[in-house]
Amino acid sequence: MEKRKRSDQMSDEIEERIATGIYPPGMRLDEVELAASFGVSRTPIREALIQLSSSGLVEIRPRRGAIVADIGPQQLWEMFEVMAELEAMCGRIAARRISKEEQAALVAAHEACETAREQNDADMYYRLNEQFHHLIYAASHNSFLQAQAAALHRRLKPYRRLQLRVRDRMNSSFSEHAGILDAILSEQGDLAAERLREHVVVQGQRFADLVSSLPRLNAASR
Amino acid sequence: MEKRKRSDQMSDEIEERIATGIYPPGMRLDEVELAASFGVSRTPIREALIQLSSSGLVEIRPRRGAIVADIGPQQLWEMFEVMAELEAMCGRIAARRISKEEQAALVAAHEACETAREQNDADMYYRLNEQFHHLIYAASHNSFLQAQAAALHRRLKPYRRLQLRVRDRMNSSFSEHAGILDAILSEQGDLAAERLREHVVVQGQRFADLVSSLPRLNAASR
DNA sequence: GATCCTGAAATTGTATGCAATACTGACTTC
DNA sequence: GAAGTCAGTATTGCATACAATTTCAGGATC
Repeated sequence: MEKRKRSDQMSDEIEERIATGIYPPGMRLDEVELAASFGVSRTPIREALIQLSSSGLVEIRPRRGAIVADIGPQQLWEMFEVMAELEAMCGRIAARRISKEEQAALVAAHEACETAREQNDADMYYRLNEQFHHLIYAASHNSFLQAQAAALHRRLKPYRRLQLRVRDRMNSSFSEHAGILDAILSEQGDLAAERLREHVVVQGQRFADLVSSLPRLNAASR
Repeated sequence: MEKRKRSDQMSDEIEERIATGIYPPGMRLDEVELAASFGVSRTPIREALIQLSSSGLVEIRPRRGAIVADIGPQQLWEMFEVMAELEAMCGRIAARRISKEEQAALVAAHEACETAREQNDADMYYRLNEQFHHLIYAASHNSFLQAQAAALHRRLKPYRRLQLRVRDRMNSSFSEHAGILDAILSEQGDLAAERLREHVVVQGQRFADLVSSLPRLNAASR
């Protein structure tokens, strides 16, 4: 029945809490406290923290405990720069390799986004936007690239959350999606890449600006 | 004095043994055996395996133990496709941002490669080649990109090892390096990107071919 | 001979105990 | 009053013990 191990469940749960801001960047993650709250021993918690540390969501400072990764605007921008390139790559390849079924799915996802936009439902748009992008990753037919893009996407989630409802972002995002979709469907790989890169860079710029205007939790964590 | 934890040392050591082929792809990694051979308990070994699993070098199948990742030619090619893009990105940005000091270091590394080539020292060339590429990563001045490129480079190490001495590879590699260096120094980012991409893709093609001609250890590991 | 039990042995996953290091805060010294 | 010192406490890192699951050998059945 249940095949996964507890440490993996703990990892997912902690990641979820980081992504949703329950555990905000800079927060200390106490092993005993977490263990108690999840009703398990420290071992699976430790293993989960190690996993999250490898994926970058958590920072483990030897003998000094773990904290939720708190990255500055500089590194955030660097990560978006890479994200933009990965997505551009996905788009360029996807334009060549996408199947009819995947085209249909992508169009459907885009139209679903339109619905969310019309209803001005930011949460829904957020989820559907995610789906749209993941479909492009998958359409690259490079499972490793897909995994890398998805991993970095997840890594950036705690920060995306911050500007879910920036004014008018949905509209501009949606029209950018239209351009991207068009380029992919017409097999213009380089154009799709360029538009995706721009789409992500714009987001990244916004996020980095936002974060730099925010106070950091653990300013003196060295 | 010693600030690192044992599990990190174990991780490094096991990674090294994987990279050098002491633990070949597909090999089973028994926790008690490893613990005994390193003179530690299972705990740090398990933590090390989890880390290596996150970076992809090791595959942990729940309740069924860990094995050295054994990827097929298909995924190997996918990984090189991504590696090519990451390196291209490094090169494109590096051409814009490289400092005078970094230019000098890169030229020096290239010249060192030339020496190794003249002496036909494949091992030395291998190391210096690595250094050359890492200098380009660093010159991108995007520490996250640098880390990602380095991580994937490491991930591919066990396979690079396989064709260290392919006939005449040193010469063609070296002349490709010359073209890359030239493009970077003359600030032609797109050209540098294109040449780096090609440089890596050629390698990837060779590796994938080589691996596909090799017998796999754990062909029936499902 | 192949397939299906079945139970012991082996191996992983989790909990707990102990040792080593880092943190805290009162006290001392200047 | 600020900085340094030195116990005492808290927390992490590692070892060990136990539980849960898988693996595998040896028969039984067809």
